[in-house]
Order: sequence, then structure tokens, then C-alpha cells
Amino acid sequence: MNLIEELRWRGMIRDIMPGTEEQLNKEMTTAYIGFDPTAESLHIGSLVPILLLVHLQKAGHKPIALVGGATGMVGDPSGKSEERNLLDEATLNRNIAGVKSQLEKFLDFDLTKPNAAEMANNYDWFKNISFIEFLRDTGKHITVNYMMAKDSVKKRIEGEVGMSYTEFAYQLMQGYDFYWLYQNKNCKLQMGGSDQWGNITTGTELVRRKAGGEAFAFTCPLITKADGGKFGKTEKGNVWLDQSLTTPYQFYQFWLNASDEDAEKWIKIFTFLQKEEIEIILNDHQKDAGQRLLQKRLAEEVTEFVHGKEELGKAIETTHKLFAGQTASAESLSIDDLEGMEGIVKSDFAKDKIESGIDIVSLLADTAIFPSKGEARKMIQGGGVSINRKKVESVQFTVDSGLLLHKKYLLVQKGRRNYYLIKAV
RNA sequence: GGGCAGAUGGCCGAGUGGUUAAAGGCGACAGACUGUAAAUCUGUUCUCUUCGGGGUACGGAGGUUCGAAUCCUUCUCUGCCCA
Repeated sequence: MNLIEELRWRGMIRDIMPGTEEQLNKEMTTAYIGFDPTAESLHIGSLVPILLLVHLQKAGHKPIALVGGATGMVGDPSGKSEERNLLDEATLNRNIAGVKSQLEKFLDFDLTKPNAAEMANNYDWFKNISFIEFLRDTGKHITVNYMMAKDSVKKRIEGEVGMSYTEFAYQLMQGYDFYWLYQNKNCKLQMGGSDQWGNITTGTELVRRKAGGEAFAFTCPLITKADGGKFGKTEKGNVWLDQSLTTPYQFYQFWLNASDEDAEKWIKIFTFLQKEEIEIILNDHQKDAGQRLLQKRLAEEVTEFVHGKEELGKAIETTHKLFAGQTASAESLSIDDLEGMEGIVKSDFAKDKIESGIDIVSLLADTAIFPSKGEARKMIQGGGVSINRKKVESVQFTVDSGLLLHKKYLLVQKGRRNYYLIKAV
């Protein structure tokens, strides 16, 4: 399979410009994807474009990861129903640095290779362009009619919130990026999420009109969930690639909890497993779906790719301790088990208060497991709190030293999956 | 600059003087079922609480009224149209 065939099979191609496949077969091609520095870390939504770059590099082509230092100052209207707030400079700089360092982990920058990856920041070329220069040399090549026909613009004009000139001009900036990379880096291909198609084609158009060159593009579909929910969200919000924002355990759990339908699609997109191997996994999974072999393999592969083998090991270990022996009593967990669990929230609590007995509601509020007593009470009444794996039946429940595991610990569950460890000190 | 239409809880959206902490939907959280899924069903969803109740809230500020999300004044913001 060539690159495009493989990506097609994985379900990673949505729109593709004619001639792209031929270009990739013809020669080592330089290609880029832009990442917006809207947050300090990328989240798993950005994983797909990252994987596209990795696939591209594996196939012998040269990837450029572009951080939108300049475009991030303007705000991409694609997929947004409302005008965005502009980020202040300090935030933006922090975000650029964060995003950059993450991207660097996934690509091979070894300069001895002809297809070594490169990083770019479009601020580097935009900072020297004057407004007049931009209008005369770039804006002149693209008609407003053309720009208005883009989905991202059309939706906003037809909607009721409108769109500022700033955001309207965004596609020209992104278009210029492609043009600049074409001229200076011989970059002939841009990839991105399908919401970027409009911005990308403005780029290929600019390359054609301004440089008389030929540029190519393809996009990957936006990742969806079978139940229609947003991909990449959990009860705690976004799933980030930065382990200080989403622990490897939580990251692993996210993939493990995928539905069958989603996991089947995702294992092709988010792992590098070959077709034959995936077919075997799917087959095994169907024999006994309850084992969730598919989800386990998916979670392992993706967690290892993002966080490494060591972190994956810890995540699996914690998972085993918390879930494998659901029937085993909390008392059977050793001190090492309790202390060694990564990814669960730990907090200290005054030992004497527990020894003299404390009502469950106060305990949960004081340890910040719940923000207030009212919420703790509600959750207990709804049957959503367990201590040492036993459901708390009443809000009157009193916690005393008799409940402490190893005379020191309390294992608290909020819902089924959120674990907290209280340590009496 | 002028005219018109708007601004309600995380989002959408009902409500035009009192029983409105505010219908309904979405989202989110929890429970049941299960496979730590999906689908389905049930409950919760401003906030604090000694569970009796308290505090805030319908863009901001003022006013009318016993009583205002609802009426008046004014300001801010948004959209549309005209110049």
C-alpha cells in the first residue's frame, strides 16, 4: 500500500485534491500541517494531524509542523459559530512554547536524514510584512467572492452573530503560509482536519495564482463518536496530551472506555498497527466482546505512543488494582498498592478527626473531593459514593478509625470510576 | 449618524406584574442494566446549609409598585437595514 492507500484504509482521508497521490509517488514531498496555539497543550483532537505527519514521514516524505504564532493572534473562524476572544500575548507565547515542545516529541528531527522534520512558526514571516504590502501582494490575488464562498464564512454570514474583518481575513493568512512554505521550503502539500479545507484551498489557490505553482492538499475527517457526543471529552473536560493536565492513567482510561463501534474505527486511526493485525484483533474481540480486547489494545497503543512504555505500565498497573479485582475487598490492597497508584487523587486529612469520628459529608467536603457539603450530600443520596469499595448508604454515616486501611488510608469512590485516596496524618 | 430587532441559568429556548430558582430541550453528573462499553430507563443539575432554611440571579445602573425577568428611564453590547 502506498501512503494514500494506507490512509484511505485507515479512514484518515476525507477530501483530497486531484493529483496528490501522483505527487507523493513521484518524489519526496514536503508537507505541512498548522497547529493553533489556543491552549498550552494539544489535546487528543490534534493527535490525528500529528499522526498524519508521522505517517508521512514514515513513508519517506518531509513533514513540517507549523505553529500558528501569527494566525493564533487572529483566530480561525472555522467550525466556530461565534467570534473568538483574542488571546493576550503572554498567554499566546506560553501556548506556542507548549505546543511546540509537544510536537517535537512525535517527529524525527534527525538532520542526517533527508526527510528530517522541521518546525516553523508563521510569526517569523508575518512579523515583517506590512499591512499595505499584504493587501497589495496577497489580497489582490483572491476575490472576496471566493472567500465568501467558504463554508466557515458562509455559515457566519448566514447566521446571526456575524463575523469580524479580522476573522474573515484569517483564510488569507493561512493561505499565505502555504505560499510562503511553497516558495521557501518547496512545500507542496498541506494537510489538516476537514474543517480546514476552505483555508487550505485558499492556499493552493494562492500558490497557483501568485507563484504559478502547483500545490496539493488532503484533509482527514473530524473524529466523531457513535453516540454523537464530542470526541475527546470526559467528565473532567478535554483529554490533553500533557501529562500534568491529563494523567497517563486518565489518558489510558479514556481509550479503554471507548464503545465497540468507536474503538473499531479508532484503532485504525490512532495506532500504527497493520491491517492484518487489526483484523485479528477485531476477530478475537468479537468472539468475546466482554473481554474488551479491542479497547485494551487501542488504549495500550495510543498511551504508549503519547506517554511512553513506562507510563503505560503504570497506567495498566493502576487499572488492575482498581478494576481487576472489583470483587476483592479494599482490605486486600497492600500499602504499596494504595500508595503506588498513579492517577488517582490523593489528599491528607487530620488523623485525630477521623479517630474521634467524623460525618461522611464533612469529610468529603473538607478533603475537597466535593466542592461543598450540599453536593456531597446529593451524591450520597444518589448512591454515588463508596468508601473502601462499599457504598455509603446514608448521609448520617460516620467515618472512624475502624475503617482505615492499614490504620492509615481511606479509598473513596465518586461514581464508579473516580478514585480518591485519603491519608490520615 | 438614523431606523428596526435583540440580550434569560453551561448552551438553545419559553416566560410580558404575584403560587417563577424560572417550562421544555441539549449537554453534564449519578443510579439501574452491562463489558470500567453502547443503547435504554430513573434521578440530579445557581449557590451555601446545622436540611429548618439562607443568599444571589433573567446584559449594567436607576426608577414605578405592597410585589418586577416582566412596566418606565438610561447606559452597554449584538444582529439587520438605511446614510
